[in-house]
Amino acid sequence: MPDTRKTIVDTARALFYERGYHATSLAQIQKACGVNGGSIYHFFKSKEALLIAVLENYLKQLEAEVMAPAFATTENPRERVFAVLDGYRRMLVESEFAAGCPIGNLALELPDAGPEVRQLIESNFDAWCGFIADCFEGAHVADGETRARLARLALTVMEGGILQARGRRSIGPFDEAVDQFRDYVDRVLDSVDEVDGHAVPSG
Amino acid sequence: MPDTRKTIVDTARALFYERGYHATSLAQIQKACGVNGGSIYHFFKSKEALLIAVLENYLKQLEAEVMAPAFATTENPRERVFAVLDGYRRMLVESEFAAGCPIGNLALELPDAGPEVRQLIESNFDAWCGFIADCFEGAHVADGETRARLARLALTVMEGGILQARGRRSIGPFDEAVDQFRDYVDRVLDSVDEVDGHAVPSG
DNA sequence: GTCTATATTAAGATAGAC
DNA sequence: GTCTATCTTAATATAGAC
Repeated sequence: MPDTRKTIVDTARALFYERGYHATSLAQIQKACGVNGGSIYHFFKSKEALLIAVLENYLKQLEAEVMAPAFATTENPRERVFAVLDGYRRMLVESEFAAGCPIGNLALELPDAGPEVRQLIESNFDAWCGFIADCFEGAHVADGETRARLARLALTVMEGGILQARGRRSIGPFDEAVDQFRDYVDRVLDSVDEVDGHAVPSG
Repeated sequence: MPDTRKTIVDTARALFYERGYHATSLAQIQKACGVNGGSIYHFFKSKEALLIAVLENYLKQLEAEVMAPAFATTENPRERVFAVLDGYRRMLVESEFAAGCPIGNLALELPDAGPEVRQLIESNFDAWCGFIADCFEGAHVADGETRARLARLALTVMEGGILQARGRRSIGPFDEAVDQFRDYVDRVLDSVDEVDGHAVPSG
């Protein structure tokens, strides 16, 4: 039994990812699916409804598709963070800088999206940061706020690195950004007070 | 003498900035300009040609519009970097997160743009980083590579912070990212070997 | 549930009068 | 150099046969 709905969501996901939301037409999605008619409207009432399904799919698949493969490469919690970042690096390189972070792309491309879309973008960011923060917990960062801040910085650096890499069509800026993040993590965690586990910096 | 060409470029610049390139039609630009006909084609042979003019305008105006106002707020070279970042913060807040970094938006939205567009995006990034690197020179960072790396990190953090702020419709992530960058700059510059001016970290 | 056909709207782009 | 009018294409979306 071919699950057409799933095929449509997967195809739309891939095309939105590589070309952007506005630049992808429903006709292109249909063609890539093999379905020839206005069949998308049997499952989704609008292009935005399809986008919402795609964002729900990202959220649901985040652990299995992004985190689990990265975590499988190392047991070291701190290194798991960098393994996740390396996954995005690989996608950048393999796609020749077409594919960066799907959620980041949409966050910038759809500044006036509806509330459902915005909420799902935020939920995807939150979930991503949650997994990364858990890695820092495994790395014995006792303070929850410090873990959360480092996780959000990981996202900041990743998105900024991807943006520059895509703008320059070079992986250099991404690698440099990750190196700088690693340097910062080392400095912060080295300055953690071992007694109560609180980081020294205030900011 | 009304300079229609300039009006068109300025208007297109503003609309591309707030709505994105694909989401802005030439009809909208014409309407916002007050010019009613297909007059844009008298000056530009295509929408992409207009985009190129906009990117050239950004490059030309970078110093006057972005750097000079920020630099006017303080003589302290290190603080000038943060004054520049604060300028983007203001635009984010005043536009209610519609307007982030115009170049960053285009870098993500136009992954398969023509060579002229890509080159101009890169030139804008380079020019921006050049001004910021010069600030670090004024802050007595003797090593040119360290200055360049910090400048690119400033861009990374700014773009990543803007992206999250827009995704979440909150200035919090941007402020946090700037705080973390300040913390990193403090740590790096404090660890600089005062004798030869080389930073300690390898990365 | 999938197809063909089409409605509707809007996009980028052009022609030609003035 | 600016206008009206229009061409062409392609977008989202719908209707209705099968």
